[in-house]
Amino acid sequence: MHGARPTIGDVAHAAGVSKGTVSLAYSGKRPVAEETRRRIFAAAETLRWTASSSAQALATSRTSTIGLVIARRPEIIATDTFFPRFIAGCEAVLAEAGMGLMLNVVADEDAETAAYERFAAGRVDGVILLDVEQGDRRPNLVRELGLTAVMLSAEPPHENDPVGTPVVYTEDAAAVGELVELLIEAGHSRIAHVSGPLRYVHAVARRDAFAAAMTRHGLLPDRIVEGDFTAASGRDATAALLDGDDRPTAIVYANDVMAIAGLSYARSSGLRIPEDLSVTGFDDSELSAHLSPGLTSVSTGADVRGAVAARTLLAALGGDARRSVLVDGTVVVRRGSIAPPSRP
Amino acid sequence: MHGARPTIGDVAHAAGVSKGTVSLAYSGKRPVAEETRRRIFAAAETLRWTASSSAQALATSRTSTIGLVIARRPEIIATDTFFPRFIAGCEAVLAEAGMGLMLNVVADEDAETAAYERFAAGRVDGVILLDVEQGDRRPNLVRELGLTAVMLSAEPPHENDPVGTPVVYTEDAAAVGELVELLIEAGHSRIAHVSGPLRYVHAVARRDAFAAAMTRHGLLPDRIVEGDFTAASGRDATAALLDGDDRPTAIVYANDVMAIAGLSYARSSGLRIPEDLSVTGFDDSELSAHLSPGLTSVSTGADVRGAVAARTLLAALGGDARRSVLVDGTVVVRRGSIAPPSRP
DNA sequence: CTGAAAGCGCTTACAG
DNA sequence: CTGAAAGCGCTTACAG
Repeated sequence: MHGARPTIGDVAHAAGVSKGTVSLAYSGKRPVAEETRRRIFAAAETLRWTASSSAQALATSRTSTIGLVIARRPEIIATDTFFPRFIAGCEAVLAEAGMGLMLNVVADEDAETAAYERFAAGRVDGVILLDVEQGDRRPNLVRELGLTAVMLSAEPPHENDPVGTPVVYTEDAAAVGELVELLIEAGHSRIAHVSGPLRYVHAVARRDAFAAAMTRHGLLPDRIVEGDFTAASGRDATAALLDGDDRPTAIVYANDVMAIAGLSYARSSGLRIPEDLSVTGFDDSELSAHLSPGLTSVSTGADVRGAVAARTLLAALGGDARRSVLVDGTVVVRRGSIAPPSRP
Repeated sequence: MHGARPTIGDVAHAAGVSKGTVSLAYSGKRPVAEETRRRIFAAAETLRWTASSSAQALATSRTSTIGLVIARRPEIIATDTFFPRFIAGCEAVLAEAGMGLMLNVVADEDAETAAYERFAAGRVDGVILLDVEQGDRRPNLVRELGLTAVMLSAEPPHENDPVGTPVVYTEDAAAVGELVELLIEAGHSRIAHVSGPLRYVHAVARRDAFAAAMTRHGLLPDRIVEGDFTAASGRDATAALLDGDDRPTAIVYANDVMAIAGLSYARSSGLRIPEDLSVTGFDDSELSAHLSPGLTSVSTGADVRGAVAARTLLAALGGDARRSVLVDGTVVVRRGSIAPPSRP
């Protein structure tokens, strides 16, 4: 039954045409008589033929696949709901375009470099760069390797960003500002922030937005602690924040998991949520929506970002490279985790 | 700078040998004089040559990549921490073997079929089948397509399972039994179960194990409600369970997310955890470990399963197909979410 | 609108 | 131990 897959030659033979014509009938790169194309399609169907990707790749030097390397520790990948949603979003547009997605999760920088090198050895046409850092080395790395790339960001591109790599970005700053706004309106002034790892541009963007919003209202942004997106760090940061006697009445977390762990810790140490402590998350995970009370969070449209990133990369591969594209899906989702402070 | 990647011909020329010898020096399929191989490697290094995957794939009819299609709704993929950990585990062994991982997330059965067909068109050598269902159609589908496969399960293979597809399995039953045991020892008798979608073999395995353990202790397993692994279903199932007046004093959930949502709901309706309601999860997510109190759960070693599944598939591709392999990493992790019932 | 042929960059019998 | 050549299954100028 399996074994000997049919080749384009078999189809050509069965349809009584040349291999070139079969190819053309499928690619549509040049007209084929209607009657001929029907015969070809019929033959292909009965033989159950589909073109071999490797042969196509070799002939066209296009692999029809794009690559994604994820360079976070496994606990974090598992904990952060961003990746799977982002990937699902990518897939939706890739599948439609007949493209594949090659994934690589790596533990350190050497493995990361190796991954891009493998990608460049004819495995993928382009890559999406996630978790961009200040002065990130990857745009240059992948350019040298001859890979087309797009990168994700949480803010518009700077002038000194490497040119040539389109940036797909959200504007997280406005949403974080709105969160702080909401808290201040409710009567809070001692508001803390638990950030993500500050080597990431997106974590810095959110922290800076937090600080800016506080300052704008004459408040000192002096309660900031750096987390790493894990539940463990959320709990520890919360413990540290709640330890002093001038403790915050509200905490803005850089993701939902840290917020949930923090909220749970606060509760177990006797605080009521939201009466004694208001909290907000970021990323709007499914769990947050179904907690009681629900967690006020920021929906960043991870799947939409995946879709836009994929579309932008496909466009770049097609020669249509734009400088940057804004994904306009960042919106604050209000739920029950904010209340006026009990002891303002 | 980029453009014209060097070919094996360039290396051969630079090293003063034939292309065949370069190939052999790298594959080691036949001896090459030490001095010759040194020249070849040196030439390859200065030219920065690595073999083109597409050319290799065409010549050997091996793609050196394996495929994974995930057929769950995006919210569930995002919510369940199993997938990312499983994938990370796969990657660790694949990277070492120089293999790639091609991912596909699909929305319905047609898209799933299409995904396997694309895979079979020379994109991957083999696939790992997840979320196996009763009488699953995929083992036959992929066999017809000529793909080597392994499938994951939560119990040993049955006699009437399709032969030829190696099964990589855990024994979830024992762990679920132990959970029920723990609860009974603590004094519970009104114990409920919130299962996963019962079309999955693993969900049925866990539910049956729950029922068996209850029966073993002379208790009626009559409080079972089917969830779908989302937080929403965990909350709803919990609400239904807690609604009656003969409500359970303990709930065994089929995953952590449902447990966390359920626990949150119970708390908000006035119950103390664990005093008024004991709960257990499944899968041991990072969040569960850092909640307060921590959630008693079952660690199933998702990453280890990924690694074993990948290794088993590589072996099968190498012609070494075994019937089944047990992954022996399922262990109950006790945390603070179990206590004696307050009103036994 | 269609065919014959070269070429993509490897691997692998076949000779020596 | 090494070389020359065929072949993997496509695509794409080049002719007609």
